[in-house]
Amino acid sequence: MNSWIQQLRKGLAEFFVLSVLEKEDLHGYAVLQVLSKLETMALTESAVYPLLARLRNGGYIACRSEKSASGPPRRIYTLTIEGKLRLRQMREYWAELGLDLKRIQGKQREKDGN
Amino acid sequence: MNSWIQQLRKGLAEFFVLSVLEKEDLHGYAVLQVLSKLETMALTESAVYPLLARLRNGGYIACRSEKSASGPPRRIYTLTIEGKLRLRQMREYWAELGLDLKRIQGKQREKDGN
DNA sequence: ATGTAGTATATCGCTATGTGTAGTACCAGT
DNA sequence: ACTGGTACTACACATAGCGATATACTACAT
Repeated sequence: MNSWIQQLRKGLAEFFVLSVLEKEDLHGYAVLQVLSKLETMALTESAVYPLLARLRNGGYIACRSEKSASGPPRRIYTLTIEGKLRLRQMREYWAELGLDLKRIQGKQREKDGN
Repeated sequence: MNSWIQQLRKGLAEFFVLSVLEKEDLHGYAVLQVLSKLETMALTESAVYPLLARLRNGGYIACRSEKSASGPPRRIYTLTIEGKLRLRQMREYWAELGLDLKRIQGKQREKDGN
């Protein structure tokens, strides 16, 4: 089960991070804390930071540096136009996925032949 | 986007295959055909067959051989008790995932800064 | 000044898994 | 014999989460 969840997070992590950043501009450590409060998507640093770097390289988020009073400087990330588009596409895919899942679950083993 | 979908399938594939097998006992090739009709989860042979082997090694599905009139003998797979349990756990996790997703999307950026 | 703790980011090796490609084998129709 | 559909297997490759580790800045206690 644990391994399944780990595999499921591949890809889902991106969806969640973009969703979090849509709501609010945040730095990596803050994203980490938001996600760690969720039962289902408690990612670790070694997932979040590389993911943010990938999203940035892909042009889906932009970042600015900001000094912190409580530690080293932060990198605040914001969704770009492309990031918003991507997030919209992800939501569409997600909705389709739910439909397809219901589609194959829908015709449950009935008492008819087939 | 395509790469994202590929990553998303890691883990999701298992969920879909178990769901298909819950509905009906099927052989690998038939599972492949069912999934290939879905927009979102059109897996290839090189994903489905190893996945079935893994699920079988894990004790989540059992298989029996059956002669086919249209080709080589088939391996018909059935969900075991453990498989059904796992599927139930997956559904719970899936539901939780949906809630968590709504949770972080819920407090959307209000109509302030925009 | 040294140590500890929390904040903040980055990197390495490991592992699991979907994909592309190719191969094997069985059957039917031409 | 050839072609095409059925049914399954195997291998190299790329992706990405995870544990462990490293670095560095700040604050506070010893």
